Amino acid sequence: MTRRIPQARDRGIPDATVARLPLYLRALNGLAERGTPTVSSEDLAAAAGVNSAKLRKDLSHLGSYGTRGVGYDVQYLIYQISRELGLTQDWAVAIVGVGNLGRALANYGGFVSRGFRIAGLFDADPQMVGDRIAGLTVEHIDELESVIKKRGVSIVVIATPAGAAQQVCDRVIAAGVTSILNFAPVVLSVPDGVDVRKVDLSIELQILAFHEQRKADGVVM
Amino acid sequence: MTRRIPQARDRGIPDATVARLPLYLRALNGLAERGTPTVSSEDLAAAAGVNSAKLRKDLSHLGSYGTRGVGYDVQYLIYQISRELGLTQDWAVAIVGVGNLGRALANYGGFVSRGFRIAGLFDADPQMVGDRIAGLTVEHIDELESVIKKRGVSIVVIATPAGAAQQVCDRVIAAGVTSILNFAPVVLSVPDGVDVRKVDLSIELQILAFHEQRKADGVVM
DNA sequence: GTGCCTTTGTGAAGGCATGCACAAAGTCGG
DNA sequence: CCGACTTTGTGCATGCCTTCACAAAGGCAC
Repeated sequence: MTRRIPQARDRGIPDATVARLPLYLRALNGLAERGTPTVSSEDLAAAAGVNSAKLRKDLSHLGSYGTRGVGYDVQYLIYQISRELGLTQDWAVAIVGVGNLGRALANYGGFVSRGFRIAGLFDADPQMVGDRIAGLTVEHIDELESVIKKRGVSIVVIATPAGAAQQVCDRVIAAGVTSILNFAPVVLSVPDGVDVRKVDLSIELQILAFHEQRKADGVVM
Repeated sequence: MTRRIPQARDRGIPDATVARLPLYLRALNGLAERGTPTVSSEDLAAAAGVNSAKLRKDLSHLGSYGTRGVGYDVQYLIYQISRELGLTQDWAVAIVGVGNLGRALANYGGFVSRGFRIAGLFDADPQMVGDRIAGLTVEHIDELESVIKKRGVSIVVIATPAGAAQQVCDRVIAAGVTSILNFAPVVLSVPDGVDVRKVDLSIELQILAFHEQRKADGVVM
């Protein structure tokens, strides 16, 4: 039943490379829209905002898909990167917590754009349940486990208040989910084998403030 | 303009460390709320989800604020990290683009919580102008430069559609802003001396999809 | 004051990522 | 068919980050 035998190179893709592949993919899609047939590593790197040697090394982890003297075929590279990232299949995503952020995420076009389909919206507040957002009806958190299993949800976005995040996390893991995108400002503790990615708006601002302060200190006086 | 030369004043705090300081700060605030007077590197590291040696090395970049045999004074360490991050002063933040995401950001409590004050909301759509969000009135994008200067805005959050982001970026930089938090799915090009941090929701999902796919492939069937 | 116990701060080693520089490989005009 | 040119793929050196392991430092009991 194995659809694809994992090659040695599959296991070896560095995290830093994986994190950049979506960037390349976006740049490639821009080129494809303009009808560009091929692109050099130099040009693609510029479009993605990285060093061209880094881009070539990143792509070399996927295979040897370039043509020396010419560059990379845009459509073919889009396909290869999409396949590597798993975007050729359909991913069912559930969003837990439909406050301001959850609603914004549900309406965010970038989610649906490639392979990601929002399969459920949940909230603990009975006032929210039944609301229609982005074409879906908000369901009560009690339905979480049954909906995850019924609709084959494999990725869960947590957009709840901090206090509820760990509990939601535990429940979705118990229901079989192993990929979580966490917007709540807490460190989630999860067992091995579960991937958590965190987006923390206030941390980003604090990092900016540090550099801003340093600029001010260095210039003045 | 040399940004990476360690000096006596600039203690050369590594970027990786800076990125974790807000994490420690959050963990410390949790401890402070529970009245904990001191904490060991072991416990604080566990609360922040990092290795304890890493935490000690991170904190050692700020100075020698621990007491051997005891640990760190929670309140004192909160103060020192806050000061280092520049959170003891008030930062005026403007949000450009009040679509779903911009509105959610404006209402997000985490922004205001520490030193960050939303000083302006902007949109290009005349329909939006005049709306009141989170206690502020949405202003037209034409006012951008004058408001930035008048209210001393030093950090700008870009939450516009992709197509408008670079133009907004250029304008705020021309108005003197050197710190930008970008939510638009584009690579912003900026001159030296300007810091851009990027939050990209769809990229995070794609990274999760990659790992999720690999987990599925790896299972022996 | 003394000795034991805890915990910090850091030297050193190992691993990973980055970017340079170039040989190999392929295209294209004639 | 050939030679000049372009661009990839990668060996290598460098530097940053992480982690281990431990000596030094301080508190505490008596």
